[in-house]
Amino acid sequence: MIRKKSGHLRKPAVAAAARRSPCPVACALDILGDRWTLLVVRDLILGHTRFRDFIASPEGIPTNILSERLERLQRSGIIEQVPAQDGTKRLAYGLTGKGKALQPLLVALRDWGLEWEKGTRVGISNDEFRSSYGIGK
Amino acid sequence: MIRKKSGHLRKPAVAAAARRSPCPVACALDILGDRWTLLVVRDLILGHTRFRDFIASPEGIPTNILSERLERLQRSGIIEQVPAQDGTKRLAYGLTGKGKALQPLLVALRDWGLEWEKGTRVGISNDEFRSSYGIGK
DNA sequence: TAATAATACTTGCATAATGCAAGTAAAATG
DNA sequence: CATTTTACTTGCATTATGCAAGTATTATTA
Repeated sequence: MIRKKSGHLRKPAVAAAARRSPCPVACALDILGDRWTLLVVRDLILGHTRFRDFIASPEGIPTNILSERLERLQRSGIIEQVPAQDGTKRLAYGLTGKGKALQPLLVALRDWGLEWEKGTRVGISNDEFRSSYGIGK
Repeated sequence: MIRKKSGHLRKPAVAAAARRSPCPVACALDILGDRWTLLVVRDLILGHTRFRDFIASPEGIPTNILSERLERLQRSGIIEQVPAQDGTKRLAYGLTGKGKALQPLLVALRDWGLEWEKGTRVGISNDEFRSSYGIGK
């Protein structure tokens, strides 16, 4: 809903006309700027695709939050729902081109976190992490 | 406050013991994961230092939010308060080394936004933007 | 020197988002 | 066919957001 004061939005806008700013950083944050969204993208980059996979990550995302974030990421064209690859009728999620383009952002976040947040570590080696991100091919 | 379920935090943790995850991305998002914090860092990178400067950015950040974010960024060691450089008794803000290390993240956000959020643009040329970021020196 | 303006916040409050816990429904499994 | 698993939805208490107005200090102007 657009509020009275220019630029103030309660729901992140998609259309340019409803944007709080012409700045690409601000517009990116309207989609990505919360504690959970980029973690869902991280898990997809790491190869996880199923609702149960996201829940199993160490942060313990609440299921109503996960559901809401998956819905928003789909509406933003960053992920898509696809048939699960295990022969069942279940659905899985995948990154679109727009979503895969978030890799440099995740790498920068991870690198900053490793350097400046003591005690943090990735679950896999840096080489494996980079390999799964398609870096250094 | 640490909640009952493991990993659920209402206030972003600083100490490792209170983290929701060992993942550097998750820990970085505990500090940076909202719509306003990285915009404050953007403005500092662009050379703005004063409270009135942040307010003047196109997004129109509410003053209570700005105040709160500046306080949190200081507590996280990302920015510091310094005397204003205009000979008055007013104070200004500056990035620490930890804060300056966020440049690659801002560049990745901006580049993603420019590519995938149609109609967004930076206020200055890419060369000027990169120059002010110290990239390509 | 006093009045006015600018700056840097704080406060009150309504609304929205978050997140816990429990629940539901469909699909899968044994 | 019964049970389990998976993918959500719902209710509600708490927290965060953000508008508008206000306060206090500092700077500027007349």
